[in-house]
Amino acid sequence: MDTPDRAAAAAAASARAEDSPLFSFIDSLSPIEPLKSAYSAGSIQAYQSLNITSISSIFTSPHDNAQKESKLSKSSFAEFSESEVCANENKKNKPSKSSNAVRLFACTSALTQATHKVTSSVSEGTVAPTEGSNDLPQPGQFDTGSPDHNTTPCHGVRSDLKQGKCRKLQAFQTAKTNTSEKRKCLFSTEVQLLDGCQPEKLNDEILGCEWDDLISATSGELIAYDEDHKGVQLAVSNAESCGFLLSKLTGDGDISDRTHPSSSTQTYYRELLMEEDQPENAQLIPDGEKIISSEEIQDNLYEANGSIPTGYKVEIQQQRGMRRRCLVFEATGSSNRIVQKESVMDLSVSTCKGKNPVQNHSNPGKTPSPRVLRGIGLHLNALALTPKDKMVRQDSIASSLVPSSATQQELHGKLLSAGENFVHPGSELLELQMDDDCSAGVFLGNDHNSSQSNSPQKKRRKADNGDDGEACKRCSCKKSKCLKLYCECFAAGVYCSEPCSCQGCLNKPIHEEIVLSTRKQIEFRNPLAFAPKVIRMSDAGQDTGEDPNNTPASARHKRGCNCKKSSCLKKYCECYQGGVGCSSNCRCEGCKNTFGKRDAAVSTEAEEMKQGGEEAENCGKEEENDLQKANVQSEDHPFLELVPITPPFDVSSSLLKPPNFSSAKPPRPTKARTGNSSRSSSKAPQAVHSRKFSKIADTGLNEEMPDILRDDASPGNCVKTSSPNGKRVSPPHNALSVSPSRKGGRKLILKSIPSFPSLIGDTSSGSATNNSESTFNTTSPLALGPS
DNA sequence: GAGTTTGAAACT
DNA sequence: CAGTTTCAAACTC
Repeated sequence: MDTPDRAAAAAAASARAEDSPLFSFIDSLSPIEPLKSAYSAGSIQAYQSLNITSISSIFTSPHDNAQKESKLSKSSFAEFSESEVCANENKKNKPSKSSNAVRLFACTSALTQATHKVTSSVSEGTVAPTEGSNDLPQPGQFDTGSPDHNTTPCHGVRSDLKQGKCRKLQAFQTAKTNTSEKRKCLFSTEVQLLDGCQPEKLNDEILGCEWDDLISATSGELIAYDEDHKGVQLAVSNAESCGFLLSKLTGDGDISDRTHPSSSTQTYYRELLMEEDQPENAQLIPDGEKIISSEEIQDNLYEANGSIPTGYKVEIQQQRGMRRRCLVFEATGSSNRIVQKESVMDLSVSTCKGKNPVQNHSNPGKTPSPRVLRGIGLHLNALALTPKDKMVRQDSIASSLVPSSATQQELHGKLLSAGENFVHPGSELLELQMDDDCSAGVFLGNDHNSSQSNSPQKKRRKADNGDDGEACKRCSCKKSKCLKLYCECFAAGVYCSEPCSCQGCLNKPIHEEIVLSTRKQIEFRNPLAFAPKVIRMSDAGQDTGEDPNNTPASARHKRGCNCKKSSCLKKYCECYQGGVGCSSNCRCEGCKNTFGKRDAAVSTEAEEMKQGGEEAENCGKEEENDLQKANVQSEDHPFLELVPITPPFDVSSSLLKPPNFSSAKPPRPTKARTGNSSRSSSKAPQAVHSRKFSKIADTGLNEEMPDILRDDASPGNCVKTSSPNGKRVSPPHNALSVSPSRKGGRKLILKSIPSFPSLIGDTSSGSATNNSESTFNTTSPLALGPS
């Protein structure tokens, strides 16, 4: 009897309790919302399950999560966004913990703030993210999760797109619900910021521009950055979840997104905006709100919306703009901001295009660069290897990363957790990412990778050849998980990236801790494990062996090779590979090393060893390696003198100068054998440069160079070299990289790079507690170095 | 592209 | 520390 009454009462009570207000609100909303909420909830769950990172991040910030879930489940994102956005604008600062949605909005707020600030410095962008938007970092992590850096970019894009979709959905729902107020709130922020002038335009333009930027950024810097930071995971997961939902709702395909994200996408979008946008705009907005059209175009690309009413589209676009802004902001604050300004001014898509190029330049074809950057993160060596462009990017990135240590730590924690999660095979996302990462992003990579070569071997060979590859070789590890010296990437202190064909790769930003810990172990076992095997000054002819004169051979193999059958005439021989002559350290049999036979080397080495030892002591352990190398070089000197070094001076000098490398050790000690063994040893790297220069000088090109070199060689160098980063590595690389001939040097240099030192230093100084930091630092230093 | 060779790295 | 195994690059076909 009572039961029915109770049941009814309970039902009523529950209904009331749940949300008299909320419930009514929901009712007011179109039926779709329930779906939406359902999706959101479902998506969240699924997404959590799927995306480890996101989960981790969520967990990291329980508050946020709780908020998110509650908010999401309860109300549409619109509400949430409203409150958040408004609050953000007012407060501007929000805890990094904010939920995904919060983050997204926070991003928008940050963007708006950025617009106010006008300054486009990347640092700001980075800072903002730390406060309110961790979005950037997260995606990166995710991406990192994906073995292939390439994939990461894709992920980033996806996330963005997805987020955009999500927002669209939200907007769409909101529109249906007629929650104009909410919209206003969301947009109001933008409008206020922008001047309230045709927010749509702004959004559109911004979006368009940002989109381009995003794309570029995603392909390049952003993604890398994100990965490095590791914060983004949540955002990504959210984005994906949203995207998933959206895809279901709209039935659109992510494919478009994926396809376009590639470098070409920017242009593609631009074109689309130019052409397609207008017509759509005309429909949507009679006035020349072409900007909107651009968004639509994007929408079309992403979603192929036809389902969404124009009105809705407009709103959606705005929201997208929000996201995009975030992304853009993150990616490149300056460009974005500029774009915004322009857009505010009056901008047409064209303007956006014009500006985008800047970012585009960085990104465009260089999906690989991001990878490099990531790799760099780990080691200075990577930086050294990386081209100048990369260097710069890194710097910017680094700066961005630097901003909030706290956030980094958090990120770290997230990463760690994420990494663990990642390992878990549970989520599809993970698998995909993993695949991408390890296997060269077959999946995502298609777009990004397509441009680049796909076959790892080819890549590797290319790298070997020296063209691009110098910077990084690509491994194809199968069993080592890229956590052993077998892995060239790992040995070089670089994260595995697209070109790698490795399997089960753990040498990724996501697994940064693992990588670092493994490294430490290896270093503990063998302090010189990551030290440059060979100090290479000039690679010139090594492989080619074309010009004996060019043989760089300045450096010698530290450990020495143990060749028996190769007679030190093949790449099997590290000495030969490094383009250096065999030294007394070598235990090779039948040495025929064209760069210098062991017998000859032995005597000199002994001397140099002594000298080197002294210098090493002076300069530091790290330098020891260099010293040895220097010693080796001394032996080589004859060659050097004989052979003019081709590498252009300017280039080398410029390379050397780069901030990161400033102190970098010059890989090759120029020291003349005669001379100052001690000096040479300390400065080996510089010596190398000096050598080349000296050679050049000898040739008559520069007289000054020698002096400079000498100066470099001077103790001052030692001090510099002592610098944790072991810049020495980078400089040489630069020089080397510049010179086409030098192939072998690359790897060697990388290895030699003291990046490890930094790590070691970190570890030593930072102990376990700082592991995350240390890792970060290590990474950051590379990037940070410039800062 | 698959298989072999080679020597370093890792392991015992 | 030496010997053995494992591994991935280098090389060959």
